[in-house]
Amino acid sequence: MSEENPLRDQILEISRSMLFNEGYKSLSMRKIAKKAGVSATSIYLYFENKDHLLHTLIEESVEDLSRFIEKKALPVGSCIDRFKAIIRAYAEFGITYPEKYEIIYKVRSDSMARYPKEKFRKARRAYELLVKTIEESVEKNQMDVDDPLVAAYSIWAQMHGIVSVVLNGRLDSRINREQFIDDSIEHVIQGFLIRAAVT
Amino acid sequence: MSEENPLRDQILEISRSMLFNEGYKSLSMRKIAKKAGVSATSIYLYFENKDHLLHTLIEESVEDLSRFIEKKALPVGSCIDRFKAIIRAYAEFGITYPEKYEIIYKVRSDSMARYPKEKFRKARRAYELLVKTIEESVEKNQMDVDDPLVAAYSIWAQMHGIVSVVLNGRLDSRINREQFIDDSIEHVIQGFLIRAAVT
DNA sequence: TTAAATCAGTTAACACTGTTAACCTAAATC
DNA sequence: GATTTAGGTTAACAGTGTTAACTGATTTAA
Repeated sequence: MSEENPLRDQILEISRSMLFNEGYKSLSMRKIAKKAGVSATSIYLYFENKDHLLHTLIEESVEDLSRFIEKKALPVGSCIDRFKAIIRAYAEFGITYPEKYEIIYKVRSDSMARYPKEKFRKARRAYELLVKTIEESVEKNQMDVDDPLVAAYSIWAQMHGIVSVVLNGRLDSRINREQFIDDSIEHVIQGFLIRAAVT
Repeated sequence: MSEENPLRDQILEISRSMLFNEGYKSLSMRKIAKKAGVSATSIYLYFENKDHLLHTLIEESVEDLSRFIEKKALPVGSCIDRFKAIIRAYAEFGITYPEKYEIIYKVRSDSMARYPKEKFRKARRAYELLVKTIEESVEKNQMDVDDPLVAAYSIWAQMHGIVSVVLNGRLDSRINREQFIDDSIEHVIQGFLIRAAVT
């Protein structure tokens, strides 16, 4: 991951912390440079432009998220339990490492529009784990899903919605945070399990 | 809504279209002004600053979304059908009016962090309709929900996740868009309906 | 050993950004 | 007819991303 350069790493770390603490709009190359004790243009020795710097931050966070999910879910034997573990791990990562999670979605880089999928190349591993888990569950008649690919994307989207509402502090003040997360996870899971219709 | 000023309205419209067509980052007061055939500082006669201009755009879009949902769901008699209508209307609005929907979530204004909930004051109507519908369904034993308030928020979050994945073009190329939306809506709904456990 | 090349940074400058202060001018009001 | 107000203007400030040209040290090559 690290290209073996201390200044480059320092720039990334400073950017991460400034993004989280001061927000996206006030992040400037000059401020980063000043904090690193270096001239603004030095950043361009390691990153083509501001966009690429942000993009690097995003990729690192996505990689972290993937690793986190794999660590939590890969060892789980039962496919339904693994399914639940993936979903819970996703939420747990977002809540536990908001400064990393928020970078993935909050940072708006110009290059994003140009190669939007490239961004999630590294999320592929976790995504494919979810697809495979769903396929396995469907085979065992434990899940009610037409297309595992679609289902996996849908779950990912739903979970992102849930986590981001929490992180953005948009939760109704009457609503308890933990209860919201747990309930939501439960409902997302329930939406995919096999069911016997009540008539 | 409109404060009866043609230039003010024109500024809003130009901003909206520039936001959608050229993106958030390239939106500048000077460009807006140039397109309106007026000096940059004239914008400040109608909006305190760039943030307030963006904020106004957001509020208008949120109001539109609320009206859209009410129009589609209010006339529906059966509470379960109304529940489904609200969810479907949300998605339909996002897909049909992406330039309005995206403003709600994509525009990052500095004031957002300061009064994050204020932003959704006007969404309250649609939100409370959802809460009431869920409460009614729970009373009639047609829905499996602990806390309707929490459930409503959860649904809102999940739907946002789904719509934004579609609008951002982050959908896997192998996945059909309409199928994704329909399947996702169905799974979200299923997650809240009453179920008989399969053991 | 010395000359050339590369590395790691610098300064100065350009074209842009949001925003403020001061000014102007035509219309409305007293 | 004088004065206020509405609806703009221009000039300027401080900050932005980025480029080009430069510097000085270190490494490499002859």
